[in-house]
Amino acid sequence: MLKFTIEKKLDGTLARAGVIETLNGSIETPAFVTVGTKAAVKALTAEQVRSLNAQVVLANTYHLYLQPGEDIIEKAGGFGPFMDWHGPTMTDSGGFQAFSLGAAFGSHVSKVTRNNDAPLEDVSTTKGQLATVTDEGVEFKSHIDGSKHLFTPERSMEIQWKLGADMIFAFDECTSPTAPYEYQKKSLDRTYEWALRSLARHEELDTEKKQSIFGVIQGGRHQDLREHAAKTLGALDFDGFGIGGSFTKDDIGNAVGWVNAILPENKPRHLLGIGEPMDIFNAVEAGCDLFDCIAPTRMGRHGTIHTADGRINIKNSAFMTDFAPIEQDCTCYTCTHHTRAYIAHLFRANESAAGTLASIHNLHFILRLVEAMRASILDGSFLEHKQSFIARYYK
RNA sequence: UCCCCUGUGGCGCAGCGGUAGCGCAGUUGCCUGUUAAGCAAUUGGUCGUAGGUUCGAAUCCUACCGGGGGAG
Repeated sequence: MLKFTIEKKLDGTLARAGVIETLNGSIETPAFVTVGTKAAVKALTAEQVRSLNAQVVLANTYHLYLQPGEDIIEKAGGFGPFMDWHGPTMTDSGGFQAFSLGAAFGSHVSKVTRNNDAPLEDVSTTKGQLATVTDEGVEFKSHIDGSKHLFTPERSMEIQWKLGADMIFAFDECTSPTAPYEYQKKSLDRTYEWALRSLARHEELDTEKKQSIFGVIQGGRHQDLREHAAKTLGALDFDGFGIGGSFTKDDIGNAVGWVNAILPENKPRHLLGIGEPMDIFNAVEAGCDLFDCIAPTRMGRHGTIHTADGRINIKNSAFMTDFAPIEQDCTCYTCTHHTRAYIAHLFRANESAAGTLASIHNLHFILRLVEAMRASILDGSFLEHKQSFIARYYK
């Protein structure tokens, strides 16, 4: 059950502001989705996530299936109540793990490539990866104990049904940016078949239509594949769409634009796993409504912190004697209570509060940034806002 | 007083005849649907001091200095 209302469209772009209504509350879009992979936002309590005015939390099917198992989550009433999060929720399908535990495992390949000249050879056949993909599904070796598990589209739907999120994703294959065109094409057909199977199984499970299901658009960085996926999946009875897979850093906006120009306008579009300021601006401009990303929390735990003047590494020696807040005018808990020197000390002393305080600030930064994008769509100043933010952040 | 062990970059250690490495710390960078409080790169020493043996010594010998232990 999901209702999506567009409040305002920005002339000359695909950007729009709207509201998604779920059984657990509404989401004002564009919105950043906070990631709580294992029914926990790393380093934070649910109360802290609430304090940040996060609107929606996303957990992962693969992780919760392995631990503690979907039956326990179901008994808890879903992963939201289990972790004391009572707002809107989403689960990812486990499809990303086909990539992260497959082709990308043990390598330095990430879903966003730096430039167009990146090597295109398939590097997926090396180094003991934990996932292999077939037409049937994805076979995983648990990263926890090495045991074998098969995920099919049907299985993913069954698990996600028990995890109980408001919005779920069809099972897809996230391809590597290093995969050749031919592989991307073949994979895209498979992801389409999996979308049909996901839809069919979900329909059987969710007879009262409590849960919304999003289809996932793949196609790598190839315009023809992206457009083909948008046409074919866009014609199916999904409640919304995820845009997944690999991109070129310079071209996320374009790739997303190809897709969003085709997808039905009245359904929400979620850009999967993207969370850097520039990327979000480009994606919003190109018509995306939702974004989830681990970047704010992971980078925070690793000492990289967002400021309006760009990223800083709080572990740098210069901050040891800097008794100003991370950002003078920031209203987050971290900035209103602590100095750069203190946070730098916590990192050096290996105190877990370091990751907590840094995560709070980074999440606050990104959540407020996307809120500001929404406000600027509503008042028509989006492009100017984007321009001035980027000029300062990336100077 | 005698005997034994020991002295290598900030700390903890390896090397035991052919011109020094490792871990941690330090410094810096990376991180985009979390295998990630992670990963990568990198700055520091001439091997307690002074002699000697040797073509060549951190590595062998002697003395001294510092640390630890034992016997009286």
